[in-house]
Amino acid sequence: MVKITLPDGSVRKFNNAVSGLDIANDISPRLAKEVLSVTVNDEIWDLQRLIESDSNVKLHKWDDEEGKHAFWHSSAHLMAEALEAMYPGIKFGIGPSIENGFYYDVDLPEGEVITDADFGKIEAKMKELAQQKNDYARSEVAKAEALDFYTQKEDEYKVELINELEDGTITFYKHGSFTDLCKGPHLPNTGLIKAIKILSVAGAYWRGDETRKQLTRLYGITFPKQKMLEEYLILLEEAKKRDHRKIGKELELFAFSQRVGQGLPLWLPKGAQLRERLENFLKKIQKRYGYQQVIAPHIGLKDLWITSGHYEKYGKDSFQPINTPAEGEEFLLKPMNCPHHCEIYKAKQHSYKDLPIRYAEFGTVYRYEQSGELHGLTRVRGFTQDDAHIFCRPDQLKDEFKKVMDIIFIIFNALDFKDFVAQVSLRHKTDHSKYIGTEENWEKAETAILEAVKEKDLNYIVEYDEAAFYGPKLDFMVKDALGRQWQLGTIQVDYNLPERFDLTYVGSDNQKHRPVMIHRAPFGSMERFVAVLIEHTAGKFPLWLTPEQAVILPISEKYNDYAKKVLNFLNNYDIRTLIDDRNEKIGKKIRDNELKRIPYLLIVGEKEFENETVSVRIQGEGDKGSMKLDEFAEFINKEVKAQTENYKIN
RNA sequence: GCCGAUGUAGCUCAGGGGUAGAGCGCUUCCUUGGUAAGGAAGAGGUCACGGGUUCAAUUCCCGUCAUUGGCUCCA
Repeated sequence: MVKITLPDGSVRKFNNAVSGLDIANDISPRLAKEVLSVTVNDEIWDLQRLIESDSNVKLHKWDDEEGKHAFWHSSAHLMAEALEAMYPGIKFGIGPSIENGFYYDVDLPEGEVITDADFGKIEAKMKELAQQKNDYARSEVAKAEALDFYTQKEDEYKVELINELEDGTITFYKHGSFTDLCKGPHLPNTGLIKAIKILSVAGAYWRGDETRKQLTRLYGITFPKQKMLEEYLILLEEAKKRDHRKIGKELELFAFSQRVGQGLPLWLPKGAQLRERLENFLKKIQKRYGYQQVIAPHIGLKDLWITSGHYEKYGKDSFQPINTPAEGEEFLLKPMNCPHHCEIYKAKQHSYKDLPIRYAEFGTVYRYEQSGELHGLTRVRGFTQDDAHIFCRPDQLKDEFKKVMDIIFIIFNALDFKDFVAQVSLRHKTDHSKYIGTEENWEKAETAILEAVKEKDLNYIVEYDEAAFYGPKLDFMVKDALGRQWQLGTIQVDYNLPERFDLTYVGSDNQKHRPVMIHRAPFGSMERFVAVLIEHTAGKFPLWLTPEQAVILPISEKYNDYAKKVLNFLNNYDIRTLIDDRNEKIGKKIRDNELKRIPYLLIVGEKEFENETVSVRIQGEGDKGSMKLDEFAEFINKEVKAQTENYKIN
């Protein structure tokens, strides 16, 4: 007798051992058709594996992560089978399921290359094999046996993996002619895989280690229905339309030039306006929060970064020193603003009563990112951080940290960024060799961050080995159109730079004390933030950010006075206007290219002039009708200012 | 940096061993009072750059640069 307890608490009793599939069949035949994998006592199993003792069981369909996982993982095996048939002698690394689909890392036989031209053939082979409806058969094997199998196949990758496994825990899965080392779970048979698409091919280092052999990684995705694949591909196409590189070009926000150099963005007039509006928004908030603007040069003596410790860590991978006519004099383009701000702090003596001191600067920095890493505006070599450094007493740290979090929330709220991940980045759990500073200070810094996020009731994840080399941090990550995650806002606690720069303040005991430093950038960088903002809004920015929101169209000279009145009115609302003044010909239609993209349009014409109204139209939403100016004011307040109203800065 | 792909007019792209094409945009003129207007004419390209093969290269081959999908990295 086997007692199966389902998630809703209901219990089903069976006389003999049952499989997940049996249970599904027992519930309903339709469920049995849709079920893909099963969780048995917190372990995910194959559907056909027999459950011998009383268990808690949850069945997974396509809609569950666990169901998709089994589906895609099985698809990876199917792809491997196809590849083995097409490229005899191929060796296999690992082939997991991922968020959208799966991949397999393979070592192709000498001289073989897979390019996108081969995808069709691979898909066809996979389909052919899928249609054979081969069962995925699980078998437990002894370690020696497993090693023997792969030694014979001369697959050193699997041998390496098996060597790290414990005897008695090793399982093989076989379907058709293909056998793979795998802990499962898998689908009952390959026939469930109906729609197949190979997405891309890439190089990937074995075990993510740059010093080891680069394997060929083949990405693919599969579905139980052809229609689902079609929908997914349409979704991908839609996402590409929101790509900031495409929209940035179309809206004339930014550009790159080969002559200027890789990864060095040029902000076009409209992009500069957008950025300026974001900067002003933050400046207002910072002013309210007691920040002071400072300005520092773009270069500094090499010694500055030797002092900070950055030179030792990044020197050889940075833009190389700038020489001067003076013998031995070397400057570096600044890769960060902190050392300059430390020197600003040192420019005068500070009392404990003065702290915290908050220096803010939109500081442009230059980092020689690897060429293969550059990506639109999200990863560049010259970018502007909305940087600030807070120098405070140890007892002020947590409070200051929380205030910075508030600023980030104001921004995210104002821009409707709801879908972010807050990540606390700490040191590696055991290996602290790459971090500078004392154990005690790290301890204090990490504790302060963890306490702050708890007190703020923030939903966060903790990642180890992700801290900056000088301190732990709290990062805010947001996804782009294609689901890639980017770090935007960051808050970092630092006990090290104050030591290295010998920063002090005079305490109430008339002794010198060491301040604590917080590095923070709510946007992260203007470049990356604008990129993500574009993808979130698909280029339809909130009106208060839009470079040109309104157009007044005076139809002829004699109507201009009313147009002027409207213009003055708009100025009060800080709405930028673009005026179509080509009114020399009556009835000339607007054919300015600009108009296509202006999200917000006001029209003042004969009818409006006589009625003292404006016609309002919102791109994509259509006519809002004619309204009086006071109605319009109400409209603006509702539609335009709503987003910022709660965060009004005085 | 590594593995793959791509580079043709301002933009989106087609073409292809015999020195180039479309749509949109741009310029001029005509027509048109209303949200991506219609007509006519015109300008605009060392086919990314350098080398090789060839009678002949924008096309084939190699290299460089840039872009791009990943990997690694990310102060």
